[in-house]
Amino acid sequence: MATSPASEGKAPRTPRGEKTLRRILDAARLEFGERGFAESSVSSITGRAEVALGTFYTYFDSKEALFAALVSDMSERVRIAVAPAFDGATDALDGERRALAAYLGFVADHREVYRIIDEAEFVDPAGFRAHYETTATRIAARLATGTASGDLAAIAPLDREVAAWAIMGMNVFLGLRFGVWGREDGEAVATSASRLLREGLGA
Amino acid sequence: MATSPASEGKAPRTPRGEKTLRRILDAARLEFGERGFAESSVSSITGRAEVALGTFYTYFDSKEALFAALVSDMSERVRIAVAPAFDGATDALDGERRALAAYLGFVADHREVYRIIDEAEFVDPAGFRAHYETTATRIAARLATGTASGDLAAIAPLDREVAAWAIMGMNVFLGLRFGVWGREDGEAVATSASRLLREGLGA
DNA sequence: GTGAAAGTTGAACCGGGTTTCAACTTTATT
DNA sequence: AATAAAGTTGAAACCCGGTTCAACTTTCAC
Repeated sequence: MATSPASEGKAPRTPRGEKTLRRILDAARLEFGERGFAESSVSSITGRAEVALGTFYTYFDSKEALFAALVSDMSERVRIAVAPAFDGATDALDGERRALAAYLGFVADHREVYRIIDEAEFVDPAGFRAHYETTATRIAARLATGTASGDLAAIAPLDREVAAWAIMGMNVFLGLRFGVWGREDGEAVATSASRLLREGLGA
Repeated sequence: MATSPASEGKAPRTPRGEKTLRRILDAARLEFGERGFAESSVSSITGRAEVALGTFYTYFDSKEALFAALVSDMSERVRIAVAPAFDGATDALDGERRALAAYLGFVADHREVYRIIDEAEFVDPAGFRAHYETTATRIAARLATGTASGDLAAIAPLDREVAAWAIMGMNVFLGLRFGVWGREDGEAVATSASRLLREGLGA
């Protein structure tokens, strides 16, 4: 199995090849992010990367394979960008608040990543699903920990999964509205969402 | 302005034309829903609709124009499917619960609609944005009413918008997980999400 | 019933984008 | 230094699907 983002059996074997692969990946991220999958041509990507058209096929089997590699990469980037946010959280919900703030900041700085993951629903459905299922699982695990530590009210298994997907959906849409489309203060948005999550909307 | 889904100046003028237009629209909804925009060809759509290829262009300027017409149509369908759910609600949050349950049922029965709206992010960005902004506005208005009637705690304007987008994102992701991908009991999911919304997750 | 308007047809045009490949250059290995 | 392995190149083969259009059929209006 490929530990490199390149297609099966196409991993670079020298530093030179590695650099070229990275150039293609970077160009593709920007190109897909700006123009979307359909509008991005392999030649526009290799053009941006300043490599020849044919070079592309030394590393990837197809345009779709490149996109799929990117999705898995972007999924990882989001995780890595958000993970440190939990440090220093005062309780489980404070951790979620910090995570959301970090996510909003990341999305504002990297709209391409948001778009690529979204477009994966149609270009790389398996990658898309994997991204959200693992993310939801991670959130659910945090909720379980929070319950165990007494930060959160006890919740049944279905409720936990519902809560995890609800939080994830909330975060993604706030990311769209306040990260991709607008640039309002992420901290304020996260604080607001966090209060909702902690206390609910009931009178 | 087109009151018909057809492109500007291409509205059918006879019952026959209306029927043909409807056949194309129905076929397109299914085709786009099953295969996505890129995989659906105009000829696969006209084939399914059992009309000739050329007929398509009597009603639409392009494949994109058809998709855009569909998006606006689907946006309306969702609204219409969910609207009656509010009848008989005991309070504002109970209304949201019923709305979510109705939405989950609708999505389970019409995955195509969900997919088309999602894909609009890339095929018809303006339609996509319009759909979510008007939906968020509608939710925010309900929250305002709920606050006025004492069902909901008082909330600042930013908080209201954040809450609206949070609820919408929650609903959409629960729709994906429990409507498009799985078929768990929508009522149970809605009840669970509703409790979260009312009481929060705090200990 | 008749002429005009509306609607239908599908072959062919057309452009663009993916992918291949054989010649070539650079880097690694001995 | 010599040979092999890895990497690069871009022209061209190949495919495919969107769009056009002129001939034709059906429906409408009077």
